Formats: sequence, C-alpha cells, structure tokens
Amino acid sequence: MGTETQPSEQPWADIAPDAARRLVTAAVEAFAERGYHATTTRDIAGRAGMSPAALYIHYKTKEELLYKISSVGHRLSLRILQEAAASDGSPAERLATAVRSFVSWHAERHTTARVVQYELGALGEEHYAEIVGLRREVDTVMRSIIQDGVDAGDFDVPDVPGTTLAALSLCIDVARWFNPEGRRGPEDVGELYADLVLRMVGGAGKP
Amino acid sequence: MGTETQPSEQPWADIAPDAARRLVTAAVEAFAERGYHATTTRDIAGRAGMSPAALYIHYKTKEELLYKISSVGHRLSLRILQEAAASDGSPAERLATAVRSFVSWHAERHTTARVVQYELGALGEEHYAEIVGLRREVDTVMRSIIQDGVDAGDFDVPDVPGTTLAALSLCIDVARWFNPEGRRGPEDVGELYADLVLRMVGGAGKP
DNA sequence: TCGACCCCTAAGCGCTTGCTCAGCGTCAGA
DNA sequence: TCTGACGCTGAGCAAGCGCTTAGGGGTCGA
Repeated sequence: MGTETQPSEQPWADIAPDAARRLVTAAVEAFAERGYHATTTRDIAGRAGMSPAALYIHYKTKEELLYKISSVGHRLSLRILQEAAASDGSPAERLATAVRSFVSWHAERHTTARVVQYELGALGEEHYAEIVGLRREVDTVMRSIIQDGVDAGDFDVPDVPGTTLAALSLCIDVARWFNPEGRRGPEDVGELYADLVLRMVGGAGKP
Repeated sequence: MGTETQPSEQPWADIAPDAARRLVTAAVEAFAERGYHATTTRDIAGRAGMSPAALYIHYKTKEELLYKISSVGHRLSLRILQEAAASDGSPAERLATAVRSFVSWHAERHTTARVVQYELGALGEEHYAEIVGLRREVDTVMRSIIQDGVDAGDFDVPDVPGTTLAALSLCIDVARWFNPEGRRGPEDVGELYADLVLRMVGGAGKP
C-alpha cells in the first residue's frame, strides 16, 4: 500500500521535450480508455493541451506514439522481472518477489500496462517483431526461475513451459481487470498472486 | 483432442436466415483478427460474400453485430460453467470439470472468445450493462464452487473472492494467447489448467 | 534592433468510414 | 400472366479520419 514507487517505475519521466512527454501520457490515457483504433490524434492532442498538428512535430505518426509506449513499457516491465530474478534467496523467494513486483507494476501502472499488453496488434510489422522479442525475454526469465526451483527439488511442476505460460498469463491479465477504485491495492494483489503462483508450483512452504 | 464438440458449443448454428449467420461468423473472424474498431463493415460484408449494404438488412448497426456475438458468447460460456458446477462429485471434481470445460471452450472457440472477452468496451451503454450482468453471474458460479470446497474443508483458501478472480482471469486469458497451430490442443490446456487451479485452492489430492 | 530558430496553430486535403436509398431480379400465390 | 414481398446491389452522402502546409509569435545570441 504505502510503498513509495521508485522513479524508475514511472515510465515517462525522462522523455525529452516537455510537450513530447505530455503527448505520450495523453496517448497512454486515451489508448487505455478506448483502444488504439478508437482514439483520434485530435483527442490525444486535445488531452495534451495542443492543436492536432502539434503532435506531428514530435512524432511522425500515431503508430510511432504507440510504439514508443509499447517499447518503453515492455523494457521497464522486463527490467522489473529481471531484477527480481537476479535477487538473492531460494527459487521460491525469487519467484514470489518476481510475481509480487511484476503484478503490482501491472496494477499500479494499469493504464500503461493495458496499452502494452493489449494493443500489440496495432503495431507495424517491424515494431511488432521487435516487441515480440522483448516478450520472449520475459518468458525466458520467468521460466528460468521456475526451472531453478524444479532443479533444486523445491518445486513440483510436471509441465514447466505450461506453468510458465499460466503464471505470466495470470500476471498480465491484471492489467485488464484492475480497478484503482476497488478494495484491493496494487501491493495487495501482488501479495495474493505471489501466494497463488507459489501454490501452482507446489513450493508454498519451502525455504 | 478427439473429443467431438457438441452442437451447442458451436455458437452460431441456430441463427435464422443463412445470410445473417454468414455475417456473424464473418464479423467474429474480423473482430477477433483486427479488433472491433479496426474492422470495417465493408470487410465484414466482403467476407460474407455480400455487398456492404446487405449487412444493414440483417443488423441495424455494426455495434448490434458485436452485441449479438457478445450476448450469445457470454450466455454459452456461462451455461458451460453452470453445467459443470451442477454436476455430481466433490467440490474438487466440480472445480476441475468447470475449469476444464470453460478453458477448453475458450481455446476451441478462441476467435469467438476473443471478441467476447476483449471487445466489451466497444458496446453501447445499455448493451454493456446487460453483458456486465452476465459476467457477474459467471463470477458467482465460480465463487460458489470454491466456497463449497472451503465449507467442506477440502480447500485451503484464505481469500475466496481473490482466488475466484484469479481463477477466472486465468481461464479468460486463454482466449488472448491460445494458438491453434501450437503444440497444446484445447483439451490439453483444459487439463493443465484444471490441475493448476486445484493447486491454487490447495485441494489437489482431495477426493 | 535584428534575424535565426524553434514550437506551435489555423486551415484544409484526400481518403475512408458507417450508413442510406432507389431500384433490380427472383419466386410463390392468385 | 400479373403482383407483391423479399433479399440484395450500385452509387453515394455526410462526417470524421490521419496527416500536411503556410505562416505566426515568442525567445535567444549578436
């Protein structure tokens, strides 16, 4: 709940000209609310307090804005997962940390995460291919934690790729349903989900 | 794998004039592929082998098509869940059956499910409210199975609403990532997920 | 004081969108 | 043979889309 979010978790802090940053945050809001295709460039510019033409001074196309959001968002969430995976502790502890932080990022930044996770299909071909590469890395990190637990004899997992898929799917889908007005805060969901994923790998009571 | 799908699981079998049915199936394909907003009425009509104007003889608007798909799809998936919940057996067996059939429907009919689960936001206000009601029923059914297991002492679940949310989220997200070309068939995913959800409720080895 | 530079806007272009409408062919019943 | 209902098409309308362009108005160093 009261955990202060690090600046690194605020995705757009270091985007260069002020106007460009205002445009990204406006686009994130709009894309998350209505979806990429239902959002107009006029709407984005309006939310950023500018005329429609101003958008094209900072970004070549509307798709480039989406790409920027998707790229920065994917890299940030991947880094959060990697840091958790590289931390000290048993596989169970690392898995719990990974799920907790990955999930609470998806909840805390659920507007960004929604765009990141659900608007991939609107990217151009090359941009899409690049993002798919990042997603594969996410999968690799999660699978390696689970595999470590299996190798150490701490987890009981008959199907490692399948369980990895399910665990990531669970985390990612938080972006879809999370409601900041709801009873559960980001940290609460992270805690709940860390427990559930530990149960899935059969390593709940392990050191 | 070889399990024959009942006609009831083929959502559009009983839509009245042939042309109207061709239009729904064309719309499902198009919406699932590109999303509602990125799909044009010309595209839908084209896939159904008709001129753009023909669409409006059978459906008042493009949104009405989406509503039809969403309504039929939600009712069907709800019924599948309800039937599993009403079956004989221990809570663990009923939960496994529910997850297995709910998940394999989402995989088997993943194009329909994708529209059902991810295009809600494009519905008009009244239609949206109606669909939200159906979704609440889905939640109620799943929660009651889990609660039964807790009451019977078979499950160990500290947070019933939270676990219900997670279990449904897991099932629903299958529609997003499922790939019919992949190694896992719908029945395989159903089996895997039934096991994982049983682990989540701590009732894996129970009668 | 001046010109160079950067941001920005007003206006609008070409195109696509959801949707309409007059009319055409087909076919059952009289 | 005529008639009316039905299912459909070709053509097209108004509105809105992504994006462009010409030019205005600040803020600099010189």
